[in-house]
Amino acid sequence: MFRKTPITCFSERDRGRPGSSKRAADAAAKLLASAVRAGSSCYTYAIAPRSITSHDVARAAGVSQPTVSRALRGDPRLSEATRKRVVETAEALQYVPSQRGRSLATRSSGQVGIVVSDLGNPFYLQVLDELHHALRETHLRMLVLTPDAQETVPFERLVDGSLDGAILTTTVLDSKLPAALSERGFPFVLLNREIDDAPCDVCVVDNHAGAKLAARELVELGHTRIAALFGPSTTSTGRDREAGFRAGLEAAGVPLPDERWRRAPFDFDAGHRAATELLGGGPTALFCANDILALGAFNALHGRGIRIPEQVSLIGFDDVQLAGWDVFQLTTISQDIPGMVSAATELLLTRMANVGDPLPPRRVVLEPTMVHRRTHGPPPAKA
Amino acid sequence: MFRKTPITCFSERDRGRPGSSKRAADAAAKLLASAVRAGSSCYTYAIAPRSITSHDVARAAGVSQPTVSRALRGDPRLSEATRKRVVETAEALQYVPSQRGRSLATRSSGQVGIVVSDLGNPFYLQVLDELHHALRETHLRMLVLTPDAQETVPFERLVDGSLDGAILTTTVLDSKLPAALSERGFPFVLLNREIDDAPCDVCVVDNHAGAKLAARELVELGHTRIAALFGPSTTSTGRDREAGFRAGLEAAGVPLPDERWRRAPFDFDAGHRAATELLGGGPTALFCANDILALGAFNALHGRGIRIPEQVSLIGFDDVQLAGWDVFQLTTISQDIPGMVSAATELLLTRMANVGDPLPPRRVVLEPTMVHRRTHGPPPAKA
DNA sequence: GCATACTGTGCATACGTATAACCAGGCTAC
DNA sequence: GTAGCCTGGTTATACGTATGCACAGTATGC
Repeated sequence: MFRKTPITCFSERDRGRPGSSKRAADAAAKLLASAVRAGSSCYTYAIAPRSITSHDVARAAGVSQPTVSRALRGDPRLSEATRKRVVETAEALQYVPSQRGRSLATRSSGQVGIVVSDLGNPFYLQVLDELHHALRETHLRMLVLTPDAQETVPFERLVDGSLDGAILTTTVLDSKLPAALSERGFPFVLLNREIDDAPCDVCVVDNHAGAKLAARELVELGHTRIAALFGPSTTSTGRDREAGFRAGLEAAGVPLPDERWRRAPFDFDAGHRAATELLGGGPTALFCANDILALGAFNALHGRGIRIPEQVSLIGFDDVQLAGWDVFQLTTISQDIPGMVSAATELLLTRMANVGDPLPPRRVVLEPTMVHRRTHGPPPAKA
Repeated sequence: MFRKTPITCFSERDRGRPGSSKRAADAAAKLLASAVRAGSSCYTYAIAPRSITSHDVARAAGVSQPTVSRALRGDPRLSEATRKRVVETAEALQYVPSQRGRSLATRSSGQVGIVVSDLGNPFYLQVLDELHHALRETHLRMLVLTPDAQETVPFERLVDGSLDGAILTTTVLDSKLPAALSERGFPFVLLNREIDDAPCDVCVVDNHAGAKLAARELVELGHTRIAALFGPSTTSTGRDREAGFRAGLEAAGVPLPDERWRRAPFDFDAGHRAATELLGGGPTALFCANDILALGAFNALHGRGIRIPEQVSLIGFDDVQLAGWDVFQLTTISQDIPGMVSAATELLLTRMANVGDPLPPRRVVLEPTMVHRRTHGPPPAKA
């Protein structure tokens, strides 16, 4: 698809080497300047219009290339006069330092990756948004990485040098990625989901405790016919929330027979479908392992004319923004998303700042809280 | 609040450069940490541990470095035996080619940027998701760029060589960015929003026509007291949808007095607030310039116990996924998001493949369609 | 048997920036 | 006056990959 072109289209550019003709260089620079200005393409076989480099600025300002670099990076050893002259020249030429060259020289790219497999879940959108805010002050850019056709995030894409670090959000329990990254010394943090025996930094909410909160709330309200829609057992969130909810019911002696629970992928349609099925068990309450499942369920119940919470109580997990909308007012277990992201960011930055040093793994576990809204209440009297 | 569980660490790999003192590394790390914290722009990186390079592979396989490069890139001129040996050696060493080195040599990064200022709008989430799918086959990566504290996307971030091209989604009408990018010959496409006299590729929906559809529908249903919540006049979507809607009303002779229209930013809260205000005018129908505004309005009306569409009809614009949920069933003007994104992607890829060539600007305009759901109907009889 | 073509590989170098090392010149200290 | 020290730069080089080109070795043609 892309045209392959010899890259030596400008091999004759002899930028100020000793013995080279200064006049030729000047002519080339002038030619280039006008070409760039006009947006014309006088180099018909160039893959890209040659851009202004620090060498061009150096020549125009009458200094050496390293001086340009130092001036623009604020090296205090330069005289004010030189710095000013260089900066002005750079602006006049509309010079923008090449991130490519800088990356190679500094061995860092100024980019961090965030691995998300499920862009359809508003939870991760909020994570992206928060992360973006957290990174704003650090001059780091955010590269969103999503799995390829094989549903995996290629190891190579993370460690090929285009990233200084990464946040992994949708890791599955049996993923080999964290181990491989650790072994290579690549800075990363697991966010939201974790894996067992992870030799790496982790930032999660206490999913077990959170789900237990939900179970206790429903039991205390007097529900005995409780249904549950759990997430995939291949994820820590799915597994731990299920375990916590079951533990909460068990502690109260409330059963969870097979016809009253399901496991489903964490998405709207799955919640919609599974909720419809679970209604067969005649539950008075439904716990969903995350908000997007709960919203799917909410819509399914709404579509069937079932009133919430009068006929069925509904509790979710995550507290995405949607949960607080008037039409939903979803009772849910709240994760402090901004806090989680900022903790993860701090973990990541620390690890990036200590690349190569054997820092012990850190594990941050946030406490979830229950947000009482309007989708839960006592079971209907007749039940 | 934070429970920290130290787990044993096993990062004993000290393949630092020989003789380089650990103290120096510590100092660098500390410097970085404070620099990152302070947001300083000078010396903000740590030296990463040296990784395996093509030179290492070459030495191990008994060939030259260029041969490694050719072997791994599938150059047909190499003998099969050599190719196989190099590939096996590379795998054994867990070699991953450096994207940094490759970028510099090829003058391309394999990354495209998508500029989004409003990650809170599900519309752009869908755009991101679609774009990711569209890029999946191209081996291009997606870099999400959001405005900085000054609410602008720095020109430098786009043209510093870390991107091969970009898609601009939230461009404002008076933005100087497109002109600057065009002048520099940087490949990019405007998506969703455009600017006047743009000397660049554009992919938009016919906003004027779409809004006119909505106006006509309401008029034909018999509404005469129609309210409208428009978007910012600094955006083409805001301006054109407003003009289209006004034109539609005017054609039918239906007035739009000042107390029945507002302009608001394209977000949920603004829709929520403005809808409440507009109710004062006693409208029987409300048009919102996008779905997120409409959903804000929907929730506001729902919160005040106003029935939709029995008391007030509601029409949005965009047709985000949420609009189709059971609880909303929002009547809206549909943009074909996948089609739009794939058209934009095609425009961008074409331009990237012809960098430096003076291709004429192309403009793709998609036709919007009206999606009849359940938030609109005839005005209440008593009105 | 010699010119020619072809095949496979190495060599040299380019990409653009950052930084270590060095150096000229003016100044101070004694 | 000379050793030492700042000041303000320069030169040389590294970062890792891709590719033009040279070249050795082999096959081909006549």
